[in-house]
Amino acid sequence: MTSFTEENYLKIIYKLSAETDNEISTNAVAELTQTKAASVTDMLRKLSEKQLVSYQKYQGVRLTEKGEKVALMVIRKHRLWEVFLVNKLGFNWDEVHEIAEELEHINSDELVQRLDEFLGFPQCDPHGDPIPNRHGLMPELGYKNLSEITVNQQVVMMGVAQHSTNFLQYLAKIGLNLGAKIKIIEINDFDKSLTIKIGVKKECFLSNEVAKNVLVKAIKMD
Amino acid sequence: MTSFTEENYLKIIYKLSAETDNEISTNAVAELTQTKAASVTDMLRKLSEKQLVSYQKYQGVRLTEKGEKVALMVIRKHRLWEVFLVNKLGFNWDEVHEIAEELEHINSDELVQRLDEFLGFPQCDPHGDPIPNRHGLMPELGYKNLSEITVNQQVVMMGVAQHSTNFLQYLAKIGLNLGAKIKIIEINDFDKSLTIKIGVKKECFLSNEVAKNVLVKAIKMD
DNA sequence: ATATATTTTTAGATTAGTCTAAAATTTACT
DNA sequence: AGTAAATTTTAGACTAATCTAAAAATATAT
Ligand SMILES: [Mn+2]
Ligand SMILES: [Mn+2]
Ligand SMILES: [Mn+2]
Ligand SMILES: [Mn+2]
Repeated sequence: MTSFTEENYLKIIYKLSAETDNEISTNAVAELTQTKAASVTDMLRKLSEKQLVSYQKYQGVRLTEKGEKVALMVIRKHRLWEVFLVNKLGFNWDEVHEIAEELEHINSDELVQRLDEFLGFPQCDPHGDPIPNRHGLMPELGYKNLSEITVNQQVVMMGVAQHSTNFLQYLAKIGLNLGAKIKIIEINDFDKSLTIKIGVKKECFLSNEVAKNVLVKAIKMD
Repeated sequence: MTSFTEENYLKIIYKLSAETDNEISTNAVAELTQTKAASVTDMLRKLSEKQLVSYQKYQGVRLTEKGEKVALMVIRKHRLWEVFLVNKLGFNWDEVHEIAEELEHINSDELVQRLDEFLGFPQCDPHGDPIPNRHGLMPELGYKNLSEITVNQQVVMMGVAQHSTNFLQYLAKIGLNLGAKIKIIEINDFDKSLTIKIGVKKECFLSNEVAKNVLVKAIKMD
């Protein structure tokens, strides 16, 4: 069995692994777990003994297949609970992360399976993140960052690549909600900032920093 | 803040207190927490420092008002989650206790409030146990034990006073489900065992031990 | 009332997870 | 290559929750 704490470490190593092909450093893990490097070293040795990570001292860490499976199941639970909180209990999408952070450690395969069914087998969570299926397979949603879209293309907002309350509330303020239709009016060459049109009414200015964190889907022109 | 473990101790002391007006013994707590008396002593000193119980060594323990409030909120969460698992996810009533045992420690007033609303503010859980309201008030449901009912009285099964899987499956086997109409045909003077009629069809024999753990409501004759 | 049995507490140890400070290793920079 | 800086690991300590074994207190039974 994996403890609450071990699961959080595995999840964080998984997230860091998505951004690179290299081994993950002790310090990177320490930053996300909000602990000190010394604590991380202890835990990595422990996870290594349990065959959940491959780790040699001073050489960084990598998930084993077994460890990745555990991480994916925790992420699956996290995202399913987020869907529950937003779709069934009416929470706002910027209020659910902390609660899901606790719920993700509840231990019952039967529960997860039934919850998934109750929610209608959703493909992604309220932030647009894909939900691994019961086998740990992450669905390919094919979303792009708004920063990769070219001028005049029409897209629909599908999610975010960052979950901070700050960011989510900023999006709410400028009226950029899930499902919003977006058209790129102009791209500023110098700083890659954008002028976009949201729906039919609003024009709006976006920094590249924001655009990189907005996930969109191209509208099919058929 | 109260930890997972502290909450379990408080809940157990609450349950034991319901059966007596006296102080609760260290051993009684140890039995239900599945720990040793020495561990209980340590925890009681700690809970006492936090003003959650009143405790003097060798004299047993009692919840303070503050401790009772915490216990009631844990019980509230436990029972609400049980309702969710049965009514929304389709679990059987004998499958939900262990899962609720974990869910009851999730920490968010907002979550509990919204869950309560989502479930339609239920008065009792799938076992017929009353659900404390947000102020910690336990609704008076006025259910009686089947063992207290007199011959020829008509009653409806509303719950159970015991949650063991064994017991619940036995009830299922003899067809004694929530909402079943029961009529007492005969009471055996010697061992207080009962012959009852369930619904219109079945006659059935019940030991006093079973009858004591079946909760019923008298049918209004109007 | 005294001796015996039971219950409860203390003393000392263990495990998981964390910390600080110091030592070891790796990386980066002349 | 040689030194300085940064990273990582070890050593030793702490807290929460638990245990066993021994001591202390309470309850029970002659
Ligand atoms: Mn977590
Ligand atoms: Mn999410
Ligand atoms: Mn519990
Ligand atoms: Mn119950």
